[in-house]
Amino acid sequence: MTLEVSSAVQDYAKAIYSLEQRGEGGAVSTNALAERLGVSAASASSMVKKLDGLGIVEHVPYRGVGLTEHGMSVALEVLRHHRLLERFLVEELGVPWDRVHDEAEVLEHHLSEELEELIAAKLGHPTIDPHGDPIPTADLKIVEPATLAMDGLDIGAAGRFVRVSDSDPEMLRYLGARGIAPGDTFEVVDKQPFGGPIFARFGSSDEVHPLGGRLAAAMRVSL
Amino acid sequence: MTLEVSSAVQDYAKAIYSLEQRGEGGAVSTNALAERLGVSAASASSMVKKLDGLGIVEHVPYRGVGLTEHGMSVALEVLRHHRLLERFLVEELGVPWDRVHDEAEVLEHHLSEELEELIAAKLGHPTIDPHGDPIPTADLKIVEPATLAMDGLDIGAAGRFVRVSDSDPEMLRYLGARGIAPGDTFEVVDKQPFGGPIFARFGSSDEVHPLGGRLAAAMRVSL
DNA sequence: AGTGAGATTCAGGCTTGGCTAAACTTCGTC
DNA sequence: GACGAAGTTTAGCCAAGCCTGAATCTCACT
Repeated sequence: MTLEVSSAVQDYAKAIYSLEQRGEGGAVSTNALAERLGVSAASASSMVKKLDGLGIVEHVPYRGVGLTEHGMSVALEVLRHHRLLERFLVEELGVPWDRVHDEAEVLEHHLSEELEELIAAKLGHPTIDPHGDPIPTADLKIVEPATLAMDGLDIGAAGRFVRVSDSDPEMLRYLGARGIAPGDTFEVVDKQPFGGPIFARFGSSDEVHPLGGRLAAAMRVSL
Repeated sequence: MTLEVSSAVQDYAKAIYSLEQRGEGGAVSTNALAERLGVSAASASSMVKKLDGLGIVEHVPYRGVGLTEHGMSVALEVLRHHRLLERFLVEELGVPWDRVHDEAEVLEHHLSEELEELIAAKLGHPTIDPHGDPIPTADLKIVEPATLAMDGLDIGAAGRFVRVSDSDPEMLRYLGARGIAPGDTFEVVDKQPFGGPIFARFGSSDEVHPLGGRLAAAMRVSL
C-alpha cells in the first residue's frame, strides 16, 4: 500500500510539501509545481491526477493541490531520508556541505527503513541537517521553527543564524569559505539601503562579512 | 558516452560478467542470462540487441554474447560499487552480513564516483568484501583467485575458507550463527558418501560443523 | 458583463524495460 | 540426411513518466 510510491511520486510529494510551507495560503498550483520540478505544466497536471488517485493529494481543479495525511507522511519520509543522508555524508564521509544535496537527492529514494534507522542511530538521532533544516522524527513529526530572513534585519540586530537553503551550492561555498555555518551567532553592523548588502559579524570572529541580496534573503535567523 | 548506462544495463553487464566467470567456455547464452536475471528469454534477447548497439557486448545470433572491453569496465565498476558498499554497510553501519547484499544491489546503481572514492578511503581501500569476494581496484582491475568448492574435498583436507556467495542469506545466517567466516582455516574431519554432508572444524574452535550439500558446494576454499 | 492572462486539460507521442505467442535455428539422434 | 526438442529471435503489446501543441476553463479587472 505504501510500497508502490515511485521516485517520481516521492519527488512530487516533497515539492508540494515545500511549496505548502512557503506559500502561506492553502493550495499549491499545478504550474508552480511544474516549475519547481522542471517539468511541463501538462506533465505536472497528469501526474497530479495520478497522485489524487493514489490518495496522496487532494486536487481541486483550477484551484490547486494539497497533501493528504498520507501524502504528508510520504513527503516527510523522503525528507527524513534526505536530511539524514546529508548529515551522514558530511559527518561520516567528509563530503563538502555544498555537495551533499545532490547526492542525497538521489540516495533518498533508495534508502531502506533499516538503513535509515542505522544511520540515525550512528549519528545519535540528530534533529537538524548540515544546513540547519529540521529532520523529521522516525514517527514523522517535524517542527519548522519560525525564522526571519536575514535581509530584513536592521543595523544592530543580533541573533543566531539557523538555516540556509541546501539547494544553492554557490552560496554554501561562499559561506563555507568564510567559516560561517548554521548555529553561529551574529550581529548586523551595517546595511546599505535599497536592497544593498548587509554587513555582519559571525561567531566570535572580528571579521565583518558582506552578504549580498540573494544570499541575505536565503539566510534564516532567529533573534 | 558512459553516462547513459541505466540500472538495467548495469545489471546485464554484471550478470554476463558473472556467467562468463563460471562457465568456462566462451559465450553466455541468452537463456542463461534470462534465467539469471529472472526475466523472459524474449526480454533478454531484446536487451542483448540493445547492449550490442551500446558496444557493451558482442552478440552472435543463436550463439550467445560476450562482454566487450567497455562492457567489462561497466561490469567491474558496478561490482566495485557493490562490494565496497557491502563492506561499508557491515563495518560502518553494522548491517548483518546476510542482509548487505540486497541493500548493495540497490545502492550500487546510485553511488557517485566521489562517494565511491570516499568510502574506499574510509575503509582503507579494502581488497575483499565481507563474503571474501575480491573488490575491483579504482582502475578496474580484478584478481579472481582460483578456489575449490568445499564439497569436493576429502577427509583430512585442510586449508582456508576464502569465499562464499553473497546471494543466499540463509546460508550466511547459518554460517554466521556458527561463527564461521571467510578467512578461517579449516580441516575436514569426516564426509558422508554420495553427496552427504561434510564435517569440518573451523579456526581454533574444537567444534565440528556439518555442512550439507548445497552449502558445501557454495563455500570456496584454498588449500 | 466582457475579456484576456494564466491555469488546466486533452490528444497524441516517445522511450524503457518488461511480457506472451509464434516463428525460426541449431544440433543431436536415428 | 531428416526430424524434433531445445534454444533463440521476431512481432506485437503494456505501463510509467515524460513531452508538445492545441483546446478549454477561471478569475480578476475594467
